[in-house]
Amino acid sequence: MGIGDVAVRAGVSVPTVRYYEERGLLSSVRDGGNRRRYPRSVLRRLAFVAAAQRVGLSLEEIAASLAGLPEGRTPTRADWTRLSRDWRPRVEARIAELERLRDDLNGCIGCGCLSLRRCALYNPGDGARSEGPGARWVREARRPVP
Amino acid sequence: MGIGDVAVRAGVSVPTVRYYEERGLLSSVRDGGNRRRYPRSVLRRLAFVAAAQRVGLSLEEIAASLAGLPEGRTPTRADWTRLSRDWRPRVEARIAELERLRDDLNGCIGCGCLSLRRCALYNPGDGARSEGPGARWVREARRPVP
DNA sequence: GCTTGAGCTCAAGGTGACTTGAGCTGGTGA
DNA sequence: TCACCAGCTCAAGTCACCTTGAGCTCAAGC
Repeated sequence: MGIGDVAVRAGVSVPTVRYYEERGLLSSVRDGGNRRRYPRSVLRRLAFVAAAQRVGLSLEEIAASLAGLPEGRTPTRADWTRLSRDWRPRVEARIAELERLRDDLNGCIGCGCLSLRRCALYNPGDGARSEGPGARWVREARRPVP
Repeated sequence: MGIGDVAVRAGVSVPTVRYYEERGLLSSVRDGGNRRRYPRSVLRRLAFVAAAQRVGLSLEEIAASLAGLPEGRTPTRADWTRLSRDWRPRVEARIAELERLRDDLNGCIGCGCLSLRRCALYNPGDGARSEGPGARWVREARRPVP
């Protein structure tokens, strides 16, 4: 497929596809006129990238994850199955984290957050506050992942 | 409290506290030596900011959310209760989204993603792919409010 | 009274994830 | 043949979210 087709079908811009390739998330071969040609499997890679971003992974981590896929040949069912399986714990972890947050909020509704020391929101159980500055939830997704 | 205390206790850097104030997430009064002084309730605001970031909100949205809190007085139980309540649907939505993704991944493990057309990961049900380029999961978290 | 260190302001720098623009090329239909 | 459009490269710009640095002030401890 040409880069234009890929972009349209994956719902991203053409420069984004090039950018992803530059970042090592995708690879292509060139045709006679030096244009990029992608295998159809690039669409699944892009779907995976989009999904991974939704969970909060950085492109670098996504690239690392995708590096598990075969270089030369088109990924097989087994390749994707493995990737999906490796990946599920991260999603589960994110869900668990958010459920904790939701429960904390429920707790806040009950307690009105009058007690600084006891409030779950104020004193989250995950120790995020001690991990230094920054967009913590993203960072966390990235470490153990984001 | 002084800015240094606030930073340490909230687990962010001093410049970050100033930055947040500049962005309207926090407010302070100055003492004789022009130094910022914060009420204790700033800690809860910062906890809220951290939590909101974990759900994917931008600082601007968080500021908007926090704008619901009283200007002059220390927020009461009722103020925080209202905020928590307004906020829960967003967390729930994020959870639902991730659960959908998790189920899609489970589907992929089963199907091995052999069918491009039927694969849930490849053809997510939420229409995110048509929303244009970008960090979609974040954008989504920001749009409808989730 | 002098140093030390927390704070202040303002400007610039950095990162991640892209987008935009300029200038060039190559294949295709009229 | 010619126009045109898709692509190409490389450089720069953008946006959010901070961090770093320079140069200055103030107040508290020795």
